[in-house]
Amino acid sequence: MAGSVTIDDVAARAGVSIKTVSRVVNKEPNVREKTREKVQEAIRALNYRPNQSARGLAGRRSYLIGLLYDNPSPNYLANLQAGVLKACQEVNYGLALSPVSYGEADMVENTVSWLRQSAIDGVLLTPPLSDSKALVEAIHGEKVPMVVVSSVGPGGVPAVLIDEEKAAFQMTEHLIAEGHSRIAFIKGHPDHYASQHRYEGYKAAMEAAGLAIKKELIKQGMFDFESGKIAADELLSLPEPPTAVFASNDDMAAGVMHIAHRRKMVIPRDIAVAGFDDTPLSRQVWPNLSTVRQPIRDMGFVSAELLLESLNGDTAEKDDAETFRQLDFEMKIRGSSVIGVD
Amino acid sequence: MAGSVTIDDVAARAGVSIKTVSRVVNKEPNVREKTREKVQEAIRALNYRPNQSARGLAGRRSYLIGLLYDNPSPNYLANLQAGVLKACQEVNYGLALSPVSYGEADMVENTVSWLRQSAIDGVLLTPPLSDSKALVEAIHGEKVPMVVVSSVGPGGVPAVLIDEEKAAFQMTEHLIAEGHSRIAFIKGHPDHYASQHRYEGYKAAMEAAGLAIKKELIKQGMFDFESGKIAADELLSLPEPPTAVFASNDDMAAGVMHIAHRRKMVIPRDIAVAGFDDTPLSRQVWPNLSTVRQPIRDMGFVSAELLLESLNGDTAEKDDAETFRQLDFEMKIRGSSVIGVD
DNA sequence: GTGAAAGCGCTAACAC
DNA sequence: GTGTTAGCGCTTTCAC
Repeated sequence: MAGSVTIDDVAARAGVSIKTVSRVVNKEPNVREKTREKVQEAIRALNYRPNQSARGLAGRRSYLIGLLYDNPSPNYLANLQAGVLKACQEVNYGLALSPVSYGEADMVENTVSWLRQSAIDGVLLTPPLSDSKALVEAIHGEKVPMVVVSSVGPGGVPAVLIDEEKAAFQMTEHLIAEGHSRIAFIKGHPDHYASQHRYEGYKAAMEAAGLAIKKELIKQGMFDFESGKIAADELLSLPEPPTAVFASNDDMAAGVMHIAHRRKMVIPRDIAVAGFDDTPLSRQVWPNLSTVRQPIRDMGFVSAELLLESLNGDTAEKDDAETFRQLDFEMKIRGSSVIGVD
Repeated sequence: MAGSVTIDDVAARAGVSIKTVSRVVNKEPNVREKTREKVQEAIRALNYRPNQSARGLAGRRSYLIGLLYDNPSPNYLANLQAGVLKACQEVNYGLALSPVSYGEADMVENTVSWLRQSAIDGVLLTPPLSDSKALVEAIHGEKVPMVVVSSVGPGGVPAVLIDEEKAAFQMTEHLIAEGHSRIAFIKGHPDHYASQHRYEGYKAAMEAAGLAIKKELIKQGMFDFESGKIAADELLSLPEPPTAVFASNDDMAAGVMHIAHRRKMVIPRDIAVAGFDDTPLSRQVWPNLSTVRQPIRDMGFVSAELLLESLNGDTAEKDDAETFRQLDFEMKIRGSSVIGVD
């Protein structure tokens, strides 16, 4: 450990008690301005840094927030994490990662015990964990503040998300505008909030255009590449196959393109494809994939900020925390749905 | 944090002193096997987890290791991190993430101050940070133990890697065996250890087969998709273009495939392509990409294990820690280099 | 092979 | 406004 300047050294040099130093460090009230300056000068001179372990132990908090996730796409995790880290750095908090096995029998129990013992001050929940009522309620029961990302937790838990339905609506509209009417839809992992809402957006746009929603054109996927392939195989084997496929994320859309290529179909001439998320993959397949950009990194930043604020603000204001924070999405129209575009 | 199970609870239930519990938790010697089991049973029953703050305070360390990285591919980061986390969990260590801006003026200074402040017990360095002599030496100066991943740090710093050269040699051999002789090579980010060694492997295989290494067939890339596209464009515009391209990672190889598709070339008939890393992308492009599998997750696990061991072992044995740990790679031959394979 | 006692550096509660 | 006094839950030291 470092050359260990302690709070006592600072107090001695400033000629005050350690409690006063503590007050200054924690920006508490009831310190005369002049005293505060003296202490700050001593802190600077000694290059004092409070020991986090000691703070945590005495203060019964860890200065740590937790990020709970289950097997997300590497891209989602890396971006979200980058945003969260940035917010943490600003207020000297640490980030503790916790991979959770969604659906495992003792998921709730394990998570709660991890929360307790790591003394996490608050948690960020990502899908599909945020859609588990049991888990969210258990965390609530522990009185651990939380914020959910990309979904709405049950009951006024603050959430950070985009308007999934509107985004899916617009993408469907785009495909319709390109002249398609037999538009297939591949749903995402059934437990994700986003899956349901993207599907709603698709349905709404189809109805708005007076197009029928054909049951055989709706497939269940799992948000992964493989499930996109399987769905595409089924769709393209139909007696009357679709002319466009809207997959509810990029991985599945890439699976569709893979199958189309294998069948020697030309995209978008023989089949148009659209995805969701704007992952790097969407610019690495050929042709480039039309998709919806979700600002994952910003969502990480904002959700951590929200959580961190609630940790310092009075717990009293928790009730008006029916805080949905909706960030903007962006349509990315590319060559997989429009001829002649890259 | 309220109803926390403490070491006293465990000691009481197991009928031993807290010191004995501490010994078991920390895997120290001098505990009879039977006692150890009793304690472990109590730990399990109570679902006890040591309080990190208290451990840190009493033990004058943070029980935290740091992972330093600079803008890696999401896939690399997610996998490495998963492995590291697993190793940490086994010994109850925490993981602190630290994104570092490689090449920034005050990179070294910032990193050192972060190390001091967070009281990190040891660090894992990833490329290209591990190739910065200044950074490695500064960390050394702080007496913070470290392990480097996917490269060899200067001077006997323990490293975990694969035999990059041999892997590249074998892939080149494969392309030669497929009948190619005009084989282009796209080098990776010049500061990465892997780049140099993959290139060496390519050269060695070409020479071994009695093939000339044509300067115009060697391109500098940066390990990203875009640089692969640029290199491919140049290569395919050559009066006498290559019949095969070996890109030193999958992202660049995908860039090559993208350009080939755009030029209406058929892979592998008109041009064979090979990559390196076996990222998910390699199975999402069409045709599937021939590549080398690197066990990133295992590398994360092993390197963390190595670091963690060195934190507990006597610091005396540091000198014989000229520990290269070389893991196995695996050839993945797919449709991008062999006709008729998927 | 095991245990008792003494802190680690800080914050919280309450005095003054 | 400021100081005093107890711990927080663990590791360390040293005794047995």
